[in-house]
Amino acid sequence: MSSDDIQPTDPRVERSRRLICEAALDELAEVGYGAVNIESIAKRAGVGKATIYRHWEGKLGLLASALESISTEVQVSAVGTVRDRTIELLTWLANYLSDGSSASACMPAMVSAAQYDDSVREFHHRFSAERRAILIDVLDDGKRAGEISADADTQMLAEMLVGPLFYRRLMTSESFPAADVDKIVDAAFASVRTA
Amino acid sequence: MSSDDIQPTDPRVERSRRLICEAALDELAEVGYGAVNIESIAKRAGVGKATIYRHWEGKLGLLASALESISTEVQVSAVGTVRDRTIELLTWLANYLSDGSSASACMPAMVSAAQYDDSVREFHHRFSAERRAILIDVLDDGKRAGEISADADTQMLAEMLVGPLFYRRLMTSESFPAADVDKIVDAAFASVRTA
DNA sequence: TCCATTCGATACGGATGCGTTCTATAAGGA
DNA sequence: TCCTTATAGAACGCATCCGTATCGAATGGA
Repeated sequence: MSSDDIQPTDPRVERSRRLICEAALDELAEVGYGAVNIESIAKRAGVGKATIYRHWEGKLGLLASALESISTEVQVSAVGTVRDRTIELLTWLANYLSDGSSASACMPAMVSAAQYDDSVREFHHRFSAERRAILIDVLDDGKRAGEISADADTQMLAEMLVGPLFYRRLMTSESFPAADVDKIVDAAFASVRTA
Repeated sequence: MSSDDIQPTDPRVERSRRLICEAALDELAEVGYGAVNIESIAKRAGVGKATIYRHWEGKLGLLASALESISTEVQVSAVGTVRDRTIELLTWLANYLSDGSSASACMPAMVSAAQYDDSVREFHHRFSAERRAILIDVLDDGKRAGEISADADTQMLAEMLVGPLFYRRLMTSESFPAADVDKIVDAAFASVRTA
Protein backbone atom coordinates (compact mmCIF):
# COMPACT_ATOMS: atom_id res chain seq x y z
CA MET A 1 0.00 0.00 0.00
CA SER A 2 2.18 2.80 -1.25
CA SER A 3 1.14 6.38 -0.68
CA ASP A 4 1.15 6.84 -4.47
CA ASP A 5 -1.95 4.70 -4.81
CA ILE A 6 -4.48 7.43 -5.15
CA GLN A 7 -6.30 5.68 -7.97
CA PRO A 8 -8.30 2.56 -7.13
CA THR A 9 -6.30 -0.59 -7.62
CA ASP A 10 -9.14 -3.09 -7.76
CA PRO A 11 -8.80 -4.66 -11.21
CA ARG A 12 -12.57 -4.93 -11.44
CA VAL A 13 -12.91 -1.18 -11.12
CA GLU A 14 -10.19 -0.45 -13.64
CA ARG A 15 -11.66 -2.89 -16.10
CA SER A 16 -15.14 -1.43 -15.78
CA ARG A 17 -13.95 2.13 -16.17
CA ARG A 18 -11.92 1.24 -19.24
CA LEU A 19 -14.73 -0.69 -20.95
CA ILE A 20 -17.22 2.05 -20.18
CA CYS A 21 -15.00 4.85 -21.52
CA GLU A 22 -14.30 2.91 -24.69
CA ALA A 23 -17.99 2.27 -25.22
CA ALA A 24 -18.77 5.93 -24.52
CA LEU A 25 -16.34 7.08 -27.21
CA ASP A 26 -17.81 4.61 -29.69
CA GLU A 27 -21.32 5.82 -28.93
CA LEU A 28 -20.17 9.40 -29.18
CA ALA A 29 -18.85 8.79 -32.68
CA GLU A 30 -21.95 6.92 -33.77
CA VAL A 31 -24.79 9.12 -32.59
CA GLY A 32 -23.21 12.46 -31.68
CA TYR A 33 -22.75 14.19 -28.35
CA GLY A 34 -26.32 15.27 -27.75
CA ALA A 35 -27.81 11.87 -28.51
CA VAL A 36 -25.52 9.75 -26.38
CA ASN A 37 -27.42 7.81 -23.74
CA ILE A 38 -26.22 5.87 -20.74
CA GLU A 39 -28.20 2.73 -21.41
CA SER A 40 -26.65 2.21 -24.84
CA ILE A 41 -23.19 2.71 -23.38
CA ALA A 42 -23.88 0.16 -20.64
CA LYS A 43 -25.20 -2.35 -23.14
CA ARG A 44 -22.26 -1.83 -25.50
CA ALA A 45 -19.78 -2.14 -22.66
CA GLY A 46 -21.50 -5.27 -21.33
CA VAL A 47 -21.98 -3.54 -18.04
CA GLY A 48 -24.83 -2.86 -15.68
CA LYS A 49 -26.17 0.66 -15.72
CA ALA A 50 -25.64 0.91 -11.97
CA THR A 51 -21.93 0.32 -12.48
CA ILE A 52 -21.72 3.51 -14.51
CA TYR A 53 -23.49 5.53 -11.86
CA ARG A 54 -21.19 4.10 -9.20
CA HIS A 55 -18.18 5.68 -10.94
CA TRP A 56 -19.62 8.85 -12.43
CA GLU A 57 -22.14 11.42 -11.40
CA GLY A 58 -23.99 11.37 -14.68
CA LYS A 59 -23.76 11.59 -18.42
CA LEU A 60 -21.70 14.77 -18.54
CA GLY A 61 -19.12 13.51 -16.08
CA LEU A 62 -18.74 10.25 -17.93
CA LEU A 63 -18.29 11.92 -21.29
CA ALA A 64 -15.70 14.26 -19.81
CA SER A 65 -13.76 11.29 -18.45
CA ALA A 66 -14.07 9.45 -21.74
CA LEU A 67 -12.67 12.38 -23.67
CA GLU A 68 -9.82 12.82 -21.21
CA SER A 69 -9.02 9.13 -21.62
CA ILE A 70 -8.06 9.83 -25.21
CA SER A 71 -4.31 9.87 -25.34
CA THR A 72 -2.71 9.43 -28.69
CA GLU A 73 1.02 9.48 -28.66
CA VAL A 74 2.47 11.55 -31.44
CA GLN A 75 6.20 11.63 -31.77
CA VAL A 76 8.56 13.27 -34.18
CA SER A 77 12.25 12.76 -34.84
CA ALA A 78 14.49 15.05 -32.84
CA VAL A 79 16.83 15.53 -35.75
CA GLY A 80 16.51 16.05 -39.49
CA THR A 81 15.53 18.85 -41.84
CA VAL A 82 12.41 20.88 -41.22
CA ARG A 83 10.92 19.42 -44.34
CA ASP A 84 11.52 15.84 -43.27
CA ARG A 85 10.26 16.36 -39.76
CA THR A 86 7.19 18.23 -41.00
CA ILE A 87 6.41 15.47 -43.46
CA GLU A 88 6.77 12.98 -40.65
CA LEU A 89 4.26 14.83 -38.50
CA LEU A 90 1.76 15.40 -41.28
CA THR A 91 2.03 11.79 -42.40
CA TRP A 92 1.15 10.74 -38.88
CA LEU A 93 -1.78 13.17 -38.93
CA ALA A 94 -3.02 11.95 -42.31
CA ASN A 95 -2.98 8.37 -41.06
CA TYR A 96 -4.58 9.37 -37.79
CA LEU A 97 -7.43 11.14 -39.56
CA SER A 98 -7.95 8.12 -41.80
CA ASP A 99 -7.84 5.32 -39.30
CA GLY A 100 -11.03 4.25 -37.61
CA SER A 101 -9.86 4.71 -34.05
CA SER A 102 -12.32 5.99 -31.48
CA ALA A 103 -10.26 9.08 -30.90
CA SER A 104 -10.38 10.00 -34.57
CA ALA A 105 -13.97 8.94 -35.08
CA CYS A 106 -15.40 11.08 -32.31
CA MET A 107 -13.64 14.25 -33.43
CA PRO A 108 -16.55 15.41 -35.63
CA ALA A 109 -18.84 14.95 -32.63
CA MET A 110 -16.54 17.19 -30.61
CA VAL A 111 -16.52 19.79 -33.35
CA SER A 112 -20.28 20.03 -33.06
CA ALA A 113 -20.53 19.81 -29.27
CA ALA A 114 -17.83 22.46 -28.86
CA GLN A 115 -20.37 24.94 -30.19
CA TYR A 116 -22.76 24.61 -27.28
CA ASP A 117 -21.03 22.73 -24.43
CA ASP A 118 -18.42 24.64 -22.47
CA SER A 119 -16.47 21.64 -21.19
CA VAL A 120 -16.30 20.00 -24.60
CA ARG A 121 -15.19 23.27 -26.14
CA GLU A 122 -12.42 23.63 -23.59
CA PHE A 123 -11.21 20.08 -24.16
CA HIS A 124 -11.51 20.21 -27.94
CA HIS A 125 -9.56 23.42 -28.30
CA ARG A 126 -6.94 22.42 -25.77
CA PHE A 127 -6.48 19.03 -27.42
CA SER A 128 -6.15 20.73 -30.80
CA ALA A 129 -3.73 23.35 -29.52
CA GLU A 130 -1.46 20.78 -27.89
CA ARG A 131 -1.01 18.89 -31.12
CA ARG A 132 -0.57 22.05 -33.13
CA ALA A 133 2.15 23.18 -30.73
CA ILE A 134 4.24 20.15 -31.65
CA LEU A 135 4.25 21.16 -35.29
CA ILE A 136 4.94 24.79 -34.45
CA ASP A 137 7.93 23.70 -32.38
CA VAL A 138 9.35 21.86 -35.38
CA LEU A 139 8.82 24.90 -37.57
CA ASP A 140 10.45 27.18 -34.99
CA ASP A 141 13.41 24.81 -34.88
CA GLY A 142 13.74 25.20 -38.62
CA LYS A 143 13.50 28.92 -38.28
CA ARG A 144 16.36 28.96 -35.77
CA ALA A 145 18.36 26.67 -38.03
CA GLY A 146 17.86 29.10 -40.88
CA GLU A 147 15.96 26.61 -43.00
CA ILE A 148 12.96 28.86 -43.21
CA SER A 149 12.98 32.62 -43.23
CA ALA A 150 13.30 34.42 -39.92
CA ASP A 151 10.18 36.50 -40.43
CA ALA A 152 7.94 33.53 -41.20
CA ASP A 153 4.70 33.26 -39.24
CA THR A 154 5.02 29.71 -37.96
CA GLN A 155 1.57 29.83 -36.37
CA MET A 156 -0.08 30.55 -39.68
CA LEU A 157 2.28 28.23 -41.49
CA ALA A 158 1.19 25.40 -39.23
CA GLU A 159 -2.45 26.12 -39.99
CA MET A 160 -1.73 26.13 -43.70
CA LEU A 161 -0.13 22.72 -43.32
CA VAL A 162 -2.80 20.97 -41.28
CA GLY A 163 -5.77 22.91 -42.64
CA PRO A 164 -6.13 20.93 -45.88
CA LEU A 165 -5.97 17.63 -43.99
CA PHE A 166 -8.71 18.58 -41.56
CA TYR A 167 -10.71 20.16 -44.36
CA ARG A 168 -10.86 16.88 -46.26
CA ARG A 169 -11.71 14.95 -43.15
CA LEU A 170 -14.51 17.23 -41.99
CA MET A 171 -15.89 18.81 -45.15
CA THR A 172 -15.48 16.26 -47.94
CA SER A 173 -16.04 12.58 -48.58
CA GLU A 174 -12.41 11.98 -49.40
CA SER A 175 -9.45 11.36 -47.17
CA PHE A 176 -6.05 12.88 -47.50
CA PRO A 177 -3.58 10.24 -48.74
CA ALA A 178 -0.34 10.20 -46.82
CA ALA A 179 1.45 10.08 -50.15
CA ASP A 180 0.29 13.62 -50.90
CA VAL A 181 1.69 15.11 -47.73
CA ASP A 182 4.91 16.17 -49.37
CA LYS A 183 2.97 18.22 -51.92
CA ILE A 184 1.35 20.23 -49.15
CA VAL A 185 4.63 20.69 -47.34
CA ASP A 186 6.51 21.84 -50.41
CA ALA A 187 3.73 24.19 -51.44
CA ALA A 188 3.46 25.72 -47.98
CA PHE A 189 7.20 26.04 -47.63
CA ALA A 190 7.54 27.78 -51.00
CA SER A 191 6.81 31.15 -49.43
CA VAL A 192 9.12 30.77 -46.45
CA ARG A 193 12.05 28.98 -47.99
CA THR A 194 15.46 30.56 -47.54
CA ALA A 195 17.65 30.80 -50.63
CA MET B 1 -54.18 29.07 -61.86
CA SER B 2 -51.07 28.75 -63.97
CA SER B 3 -49.63 25.32 -64.62
CA ASP B 4 -46.39 26.55 -63.09
CA ASP B 5 -47.94 26.68 -59.65
CA ILE B 6 -46.59 23.44 -58.32
CA GLN B 7 -45.68 24.95 -54.97
CA PRO B 8 -48.49 25.91 -52.62
CA THR B 9 -49.38 29.56 -52.85
CA ASP B 10 -51.32 29.94 -49.63
CA PRO B 11 -49.37 32.58 -47.70
CA ARG B 12 -50.17 30.79 -44.45
CA VAL B 13 -48.41 27.68 -45.66
CA GLU B 14 -45.40 29.55 -46.91
CA ARG B 15 -45.12 31.48 -43.68
CA SER B 16 -45.35 28.35 -41.56
CA ARG B 17 -42.79 26.46 -43.59
CA ARG B 18 -40.37 29.35 -43.45
CA LEU B 19 -40.70 29.89 -39.70
CA ILE B 20 -40.36 26.18 -39.03
CA CYS B 21 -37.26 25.77 -41.19
CA GLU B 22 -35.62 28.78 -39.56
CA ALA B 23 -36.37 27.44 -36.11
CA ALA B 24 -35.10 24.00 -37.11
CA LEU B 25 -31.77 25.44 -38.22
CA ASP B 26 -31.45 27.41 -35.00
CA GLU B 27 -32.18 24.32 -32.93
CA LEU B 28 -29.75 22.31 -35.03
CA ALA B 29 -26.98 24.77 -34.27
CA GLU B 30 -27.83 24.90 -30.57
CA VAL B 31 -28.21 21.27 -29.61
CA GLY B 32 -26.74 19.26 -32.50
CA TYR B 33 -28.38 16.99 -35.03
CA GLY B 34 -29.06 14.03 -32.80
CA ALA B 35 -30.66 16.07 -30.05
CA VAL B 36 -33.03 18.14 -32.15
CA ASN B 37 -36.65 17.61 -31.15
CA ILE B 38 -39.85 18.62 -32.83
CA GLU B 39 -41.50 20.16 -29.81
CA SER B 40 -38.68 22.64 -29.27
CA ILE B 41 -38.81 23.60 -32.93
CA ALA B 42 -42.54 24.16 -32.75
CA LYS B 43 -42.22 26.24 -29.63
CA ARG B 44 -39.40 28.32 -31.08
CA ALA B 45 -41.29 28.87 -34.31
CA GLY B 46 -44.47 29.80 -32.45
CA VAL B 47 -46.26 27.01 -34.22
CA GLY B 48 -48.43 24.07 -33.28
CA LYS B 49 -46.75 20.70 -33.42
CA ALA B 50 -49.50 19.41 -35.70
CA THR B 51 -48.59 22.05 -38.27
CA ILE B 52 -45.15 20.53 -38.60
CA TYR B 53 -46.55 17.06 -39.14
CA ARG B 54 -48.94 18.39 -41.77
CA HIS B 55 -46.00 19.50 -43.90
CA TRP B 56 -43.38 16.89 -43.15
CA GLU B 57 -43.35 13.18 -42.51
CA GLY B 58 -41.20 13.44 -39.44
CA LYS B 59 -38.03 14.77 -37.94
CA LEU B 60 -35.70 13.54 -40.66
CA GLY B 61 -37.79 14.99 -43.45
CA LEU B 62 -38.02 18.34 -41.74
CA LEU B 63 -34.29 18.55 -41.13
CA ALA B 64 -33.62 17.64 -44.74
CA SER B 65 -35.91 20.46 -45.91
CA ALA B 66 -34.35 22.88 -43.46
CA LEU B 67 -30.87 22.12 -44.73
CA GLU B 68 -31.97 22.45 -48.35
CA SER B 69 -33.48 25.83 -47.49
CA ILE B 70 -30.00 27.12 -46.82
CA SER B 71 -29.02 29.18 -49.81
CA THR B 72 -26.20 31.59 -49.38
CA GLU B 73 -25.39 33.57 -52.44
CA VAL B 74 -21.69 33.80 -53.06
CA GLN B 75 -20.54 35.89 -55.95
CA VAL B 76 -17.17 36.80 -57.33
CA SER B 77 -16.09 39.44 -59.81
CA ALA B 78 -15.98 38.18 -63.37
CA VAL B 79 -12.82 40.15 -64.08
CA GLY B 80 -9.61 40.93 -62.25
CA THR B 81 -6.41 39.11 -61.40
CA VAL B 82 -6.50 35.64 -59.90
CA ARG B 83 -5.10 37.06 -56.70
CA ASP B 84 -7.76 39.72 -56.40
CA ARG B 85 -10.62 37.37 -57.21
CA THR B 86 -9.28 34.74 -54.82
CA ILE B 87 -8.95 37.29 -52.04
CA GLU B 88 -12.51 38.38 -52.76
CA LEU B 89 -13.80 34.84 -52.39
CA LEU B 90 -11.81 34.04 -49.28
CA THR B 91 -12.80 37.30 -47.67
CA TRP B 92 -16.41 36.37 -48.22
CA LEU B 93 -15.71 32.95 -46.70
CA ALA B 94 -13.91 34.42 -43.68
CA ASN B 95 -16.86 36.71 -43.02
CA TYR B 96 -19.32 33.91 -43.61
CA LEU B 97 -17.57 31.65 -41.11
CA SER B 98 -17.50 34.46 -38.57
CA ASP B 99 -21.05 35.75 -38.82
CA GLY B 100 -23.72 34.21 -36.65
CA SER B 101 -26.07 33.22 -39.43
CA SER B 102 -27.99 29.99 -39.09
CA ALA B 103 -26.30 28.56 -42.14
CA SER B 104 -22.88 29.13 -40.66
CA ALA B 105 -23.84 28.15 -37.13
CA CYS B 106 -25.24 24.76 -38.04
CA MET B 107 -22.21 23.72 -40.08
CA PRO B 108 -20.47 22.05 -37.10
CA ALA B 109 -23.65 20.09 -36.48
CA MET B 110 -23.55 18.89 -40.09
CA VAL B 111 -19.90 17.91 -39.75
CA SER B 112 -20.87 15.58 -36.93
CA ALA B 113 -24.09 14.26 -38.41
CA ALA B 114 -22.39 13.56 -41.74
CA GLN B 115 -20.53 10.78 -39.96
CA TYR B 116 -23.61 8.69 -39.25
CA ASP B 117 -26.52 10.04 -41.30
CA ASP B 118 -26.49 9.29 -45.01
CA SER B 119 -28.71 12.16 -46.11
CA VAL B 120 -26.81 14.73 -44.07
CA ARG B 121 -23.54 13.41 -45.42
CA GLU B 122 -24.77 13.71 -48.97
CA PHE B 123 -25.97 17.28 -48.42
CA HIS B 124 -22.93 18.37 -46.47
CA HIS B 125 -20.44 17.12 -49.02
CA ARG B 126 -22.45 18.40 -51.97
CA PHE B 127 -22.85 21.82 -50.35
CA SER B 128 -19.14 21.92 -49.66
CA ALA B 129 -18.20 20.78 -53.14
CA GLU B 130 -20.42 23.38 -54.82
CA ARG B 131 -18.74 26.23 -53.01
CA ARG B 132 -15.29 24.80 -53.56
CA ALA B 133 -16.01 24.56 -57.29
CA ILE B 134 -16.46 28.32 -57.45
CA LEU B 135 -12.95 28.87 -56.14
CA ILE B 136 -11.50 26.19 -58.39
CA ASP B 137 -13.11 27.90 -61.37
CA VAL B 138 -11.37 31.15 -60.47
CA LEU B 139 -8.06 29.34 -60.12
CA ASP B 140 -8.54 27.57 -63.45
CA ASP B 141 -9.26 30.93 -65.05
CA GLY B 142 -5.95 32.16 -63.70
CA LYS B 143 -4.25 29.08 -65.02
CA ARG B 144 -5.62 29.70 -68.52
CA ALA B 145 -4.62 33.35 -68.25
CA GLY B 146 -1.09 32.27 -67.41
CA GLU B 147 -1.15 33.87 -63.97
CA ILE B 148 -0.43 30.61 -62.26
CA SER B 149 1.63 27.78 -63.64
CA ALA B 150 0.02 25.38 -66.08
CA ASP B 151 0.85 22.29 -64.04
CA ALA B 152 -0.64 23.62 -60.81
CA ASP B 153 -3.09 21.34 -59.00
CA THR B 154 -5.98 23.76 -58.59
CA GLN B 155 -7.97 21.22 -56.58
CA MET B 156 -5.27 20.96 -53.97
CA LEU B 157 -4.53 24.67 -54.19
CA ALA B 158 -8.15 25.40 -53.35
CA GLU B 159 -7.96 23.15 -50.32
CA MET B 160 -4.79 24.87 -49.18
CA LEU B 161 -6.59 28.20 -49.41
CA VAL B 162 -9.80 27.33 -47.58
CA GLY B 163 -8.30 24.73 -45.24
CA PRO B 164 -6.84 27.21 -42.73
CA LEU B 165 -10.13 29.12 -42.55
CA PHE B 166 -12.19 26.02 -41.81
CA TYR B 167 -9.52 24.75 -39.46
CA ARG B 168 -9.79 27.84 -37.29
CA ARG B 169 -13.56 27.73 -37.34
CA LEU B 170 -13.87 24.05 -36.43
CA MET B 171 -10.76 23.24 -34.41
CA THR B 172 -9.80 26.42 -32.55
CA SER B 173 -11.41 29.12 -30.46
CA GLU B 174 -10.25 31.84 -32.80
CA SER B 175 -11.74 33.11 -36.00
CA PHE B 176 -9.88 33.93 -39.14
CA PRO B 177 -9.77 37.72 -39.64
CA ALA B 178 -10.63 38.82 -43.13
CA ALA B 179 -7.59 41.09 -42.99
CA ASP B 180 -5.31 38.06 -42.97
CA VAL B 181 -6.77 36.51 -46.10
CA ASP B 182 -4.13 38.08 -48.33
CA LYS B 183 -1.38 36.37 -46.33
CA ILE B 184 -2.91 32.98 -47.02
CA VAL B 185 -3.39 33.76 -50.67
CA ASP B 186 0.14 35.03 -51.18
CA ALA B 187 1.64 32.10 -49.31
CA ALA B 188 -0.39 29.55 -51.23
CA PHE B 189 0.33 31.21 -54.55
CA ALA B 190 4.07 31.28 -53.88
CA SER B 191 4.48 27.77 -55.23
CA VAL B 192 2.37 28.23 -58.35
CA ARG B 193 3.32 31.75 -59.37
CA THR B 194 4.55 32.22 -62.89
CA ALA B 195 7.66 34.31 -63.38
C1' DT C 1 -10.62 -19.78 3.98
C1' DC C 2 -13.65 -15.79 4.75
C1' DC C 3 -15.31 -11.26 4.26
C1' DA C 4 -15.82 -6.95 1.82
C1' DT C 5 -16.58 -5.02 -2.47
C1' DT C 6 -17.93 -4.96 -7.09
C1' DC C 7 -20.42 -6.96 -10.43
C1' DG C 8 -24.61 -7.78 -14.09
C1' DA C 9 -29.28 -7.81 -14.18
C1' DT C 10 -33.77 -6.20 -13.31
C1' DA C 11 -37.47 -3.23 -11.97
C1' DC C 12 -39.20 1.15 -10.76
C1' DG C 13 -41.18 6.15 -10.95
C1' DG C 14 -40.58 10.28 -13.21
C1' DA C 15 -39.66 12.95 -17.17
C1' DT C 16 -39.46 13.81 -21.98
C1' DG C 17 -40.34 13.36 -26.84
C1' DC C 18 -42.90 11.19 -30.66
C1' DG C 19 -46.70 11.11 -33.78
C1' DT C 20 -51.82 11.42 -33.75
C1' DT C 21 -56.30 13.37 -32.88
C1' DC C 22 -59.48 16.80 -31.62
C1' DT C 23 -61.55 21.61 -31.32
C1' DA C 24 -62.36 26.22 -31.88
C1' DT C 25 -60.36 30.11 -34.32
C1' DA C 26 -58.52 32.73 -38.03
C1' DA C 27 -57.33 33.60 -42.52
C1' DG C 28 -57.52 32.97 -47.46
C1' DG C 29 -60.05 32.54 -52.01
C1' DA C 30 -64.13 32.70 -55.04
C1' DT D 1 -70.43 37.23 -48.58
C1' DC D 2 -69.63 32.22 -47.82
C1' DC D 3 -67.00 28.17 -47.97
C1' DT D 4 -62.62 25.96 -47.68
C1' DT D 5 -58.35 25.37 -45.54
C1' DA D 6 -54.72 26.19 -42.28
C1' DT D 7 -53.83 27.25 -37.79
C1' DA D 8 -52.56 27.13 -32.35
C1' DG D 9 -53.22 24.63 -28.62
C1' DA D 10 -54.22 20.82 -25.84
C1' DA D 11 -54.65 16.03 -24.88
C1' DC D 12 -53.64 11.27 -25.76
C1' DG D 13 -51.01 6.50 -25.80
C1' DC D 14 -46.67 4.93 -26.56
C1' DA D 15 -41.78 4.47 -26.29
C1' DT D 16 -37.34 5.78 -24.49
C1' DC D 17 -34.17 7.31 -21.15
C1' DC D 18 -32.85 8.98 -16.61
C1' DG D 19 -31.21 8.03 -12.04
C1' DT D 20 -32.10 4.93 -8.08
C1' DA D 21 -32.76 0.71 -5.55
C1' DT D 22 -32.26 -4.12 -4.92
C1' DC D 23 -30.99 -8.79 -5.77
C1' DG D 24 -27.80 -12.88 -5.85
C1' DA D 25 -23.42 -14.03 -8.00
C1' DA D 26 -18.61 -13.43 -8.63
C1' DT D 27 -14.24 -11.59 -7.67
C1' DG D 28 -10.35 -9.71 -5.00
C1' DG D 29 -7.62 -9.29 -0.90
C1' DA D 30 -6.30 -10.65 3.74
